Amino acid sequence: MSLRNAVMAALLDGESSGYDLAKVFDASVANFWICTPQQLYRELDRMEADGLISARTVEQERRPTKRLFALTPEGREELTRFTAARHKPTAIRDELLVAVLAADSGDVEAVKASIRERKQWAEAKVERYERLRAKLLDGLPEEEFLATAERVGPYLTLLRGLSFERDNARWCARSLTVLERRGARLDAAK
Amino acid sequence: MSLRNAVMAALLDGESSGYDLAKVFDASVANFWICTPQQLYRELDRMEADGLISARTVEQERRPTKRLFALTPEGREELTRFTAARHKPTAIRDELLVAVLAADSGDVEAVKASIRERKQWAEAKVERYERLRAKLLDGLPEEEFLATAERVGPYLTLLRGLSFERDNARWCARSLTVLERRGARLDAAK
DNA sequence: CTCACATACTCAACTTGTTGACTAGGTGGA
DNA sequence: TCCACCTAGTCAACAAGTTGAGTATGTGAG
Repeated sequence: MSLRNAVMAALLDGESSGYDLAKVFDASVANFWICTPQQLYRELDRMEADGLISARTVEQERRPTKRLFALTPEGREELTRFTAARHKPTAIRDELLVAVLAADSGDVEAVKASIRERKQWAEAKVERYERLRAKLLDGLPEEEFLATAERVGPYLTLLRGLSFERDNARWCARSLTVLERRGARLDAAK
Repeated sequence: MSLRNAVMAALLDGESSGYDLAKVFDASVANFWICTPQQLYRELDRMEADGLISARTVEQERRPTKRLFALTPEGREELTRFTAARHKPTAIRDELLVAVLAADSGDVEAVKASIRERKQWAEAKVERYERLRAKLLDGLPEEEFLATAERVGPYLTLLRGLSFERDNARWCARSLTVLERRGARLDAAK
């Protein structure tokens, strides 16, 4: 049920098409939630059926017709109810960690390569999030932004995504060092 | 398909019953993967059908009969193949973050309460992981352990879980400060 | 003596998330 | 002119995760 709420949270900024939502998700909500366009469209249909959002069809010139979705009062209520609910903690659920767990009796070189790849990916994400952060702050010092902005939710969740990826990159670096040192030791023992 | 591989990684330490695996999962793999017993038993059945693990029934006195599962050579191969594969990055996927994203137009007090609760939970996890870490190290300095231990996978994944929860707690603290300061400002404006 | 908790599972229904393919027109560059 | 990419979706099949309930016995605390 969380995708629903993530979509509604995204619609707080105003009406949007499914296609645009997919991009917004990719660009901002993706810090902590990801979904495919297919999932999004399916969910949007259901949400409309449940009266949480309303859709209007907009014909465009030179572009396919699109449907714009907006939060209904019921949707807004539902979202508020959701914010008031208790939320279960989650785990990381990362395949790479499963691979590292099994690395000792698996293909260590391949695991190291995966970690290196992930490290680069995480660092790229960090840079992207930093740019997004600068854009959100719009030149203001953080404290001033936080005191005056209409919404701080997007900023706070961005911070979480940012520190998550920083942490990922750090852990990757540390794990690589450990695995490389062991590799050297094992080679020396041969 | 990752649950399969997480189970196989857990079976690297030797034969185990479904019930025990559930506990092992809860205690160590849970740093980065969680699953319910039902999911586990279902997966074990499938894995046995696929020849990745073998089961033997053990009758016990004063206790229900149990089935012990062990990795087969095919399972070991499959696990090695998995470690050699590429792994997609994941996002956090945390309901609490969805709630924070929507907090500005939701029930801010309730969200703050949720963050406080989560902070405590994360801190408790950190303590638990620290204890687990001390147990794994068994009195050795980290570098010595890493150089001599048979497996470092469990230690490295534990580190990831540990820093994830530390990060969670830090973020919770920061978010609370921000939301409380805003609350004060908005009250003053009334 | 009862009640909670531990062991050791099983079944079923349901919701979410993933994967791959498909439609159909418009835009921009070599 | 062709090819790639952008807009704006849709459909179907399947895999994975969640929820709730049920079975049956044994142990230890109050």
